[in-house]
Amino acid sequence: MTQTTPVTTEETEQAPTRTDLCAAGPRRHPRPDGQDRYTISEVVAFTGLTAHTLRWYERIGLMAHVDRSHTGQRRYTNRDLDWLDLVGKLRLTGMPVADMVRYAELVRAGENTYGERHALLEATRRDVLDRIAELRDTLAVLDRKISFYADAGPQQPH
Amino acid sequence: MTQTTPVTTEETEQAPTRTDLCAAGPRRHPRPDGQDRYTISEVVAFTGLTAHTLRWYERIGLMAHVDRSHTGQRRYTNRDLDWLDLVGKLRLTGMPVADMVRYAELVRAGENTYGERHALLEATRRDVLDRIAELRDTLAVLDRKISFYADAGPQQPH
DNA sequence: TATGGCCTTGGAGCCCACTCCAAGCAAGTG
DNA sequence: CACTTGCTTGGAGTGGGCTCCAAGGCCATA
Repeated sequence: MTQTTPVTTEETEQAPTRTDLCAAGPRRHPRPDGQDRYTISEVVAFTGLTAHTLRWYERIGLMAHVDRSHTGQRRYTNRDLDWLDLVGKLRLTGMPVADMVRYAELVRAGENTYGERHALLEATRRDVLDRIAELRDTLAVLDRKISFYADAGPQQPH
Repeated sequence: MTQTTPVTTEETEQAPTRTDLCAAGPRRHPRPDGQDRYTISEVVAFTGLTAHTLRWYERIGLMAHVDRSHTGQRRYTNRDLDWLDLVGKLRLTGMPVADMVRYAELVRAGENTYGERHALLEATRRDVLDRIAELRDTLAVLDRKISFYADAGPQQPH
């Protein structure tokens, strides 16, 4: 427990109070900007990912290099948390990790990749719509079978 | 192509015209009951699965043993096609193959497993509902980001 | 001073769902 | 007859996404 709140005891250089308008949603950060230097175990607690996975994400380039403390330990920021949030959502869509890495590279590459990023998100959006339609279809089949089992079990072949 | 239509030239014993009321849906079979002895490559064409996968499904017990011709080749029935249809749907839900095998075993075990099958389908139904909700959530995030990229690209941090 | 907790790294290992391979058989065609 | 096509089998290989391991550093409390 010695390192769970090392935040204000270290080099905390009060970042330029960047208003992060990416979210625009109801999600709030555990700590305000400026105090956002989370240890890996804190991020584990917030995201539900394992420390292994977090380190692996960084290794494969799915996250930009995470800042380190003077002893070399990772210190995640609110921005990193936002990114992990997005990654979690994309993962739910079934997007392969390689594609997410591609998107991460585009983000790191800077402004001239807006078009490509937009296209990638549009494509993903279409995939999500398709998957929702598939699942609805499946739901219909499931409902049909369930009511067969409830009403007339013995006639059901499968 | 020599073996693509071996159906009526073989032992076709005109099955007892079982009305398959599992489907109750709009899906029609390629051939009527009684002429339903499809080769593996026909099933590949109908289902989009590979022959490898079809044989693998049988090996692991995800399909009951498929009937064979006198030379040992597989001959699938309309009922097998129905089952593969269901498996395809369940696969879309993300259900692990092991769970599908479990369901297949219950089906083979007979009438006294109705309760368990019903429960399994209900649980799957809940999973599907959850996944749809997750995807809707993701869709909202995606839409937000997409409109950011369209309207105010340069302010988008990710 | 030593014990324990949390962290670091590169690389190996694991599980799942296929996917492919080698060797071989049966049937039809030139 | 040789050759091709379509199928058979058990077992090995592949790719994705983690998951774990060994060896070691830092630091606080007993």
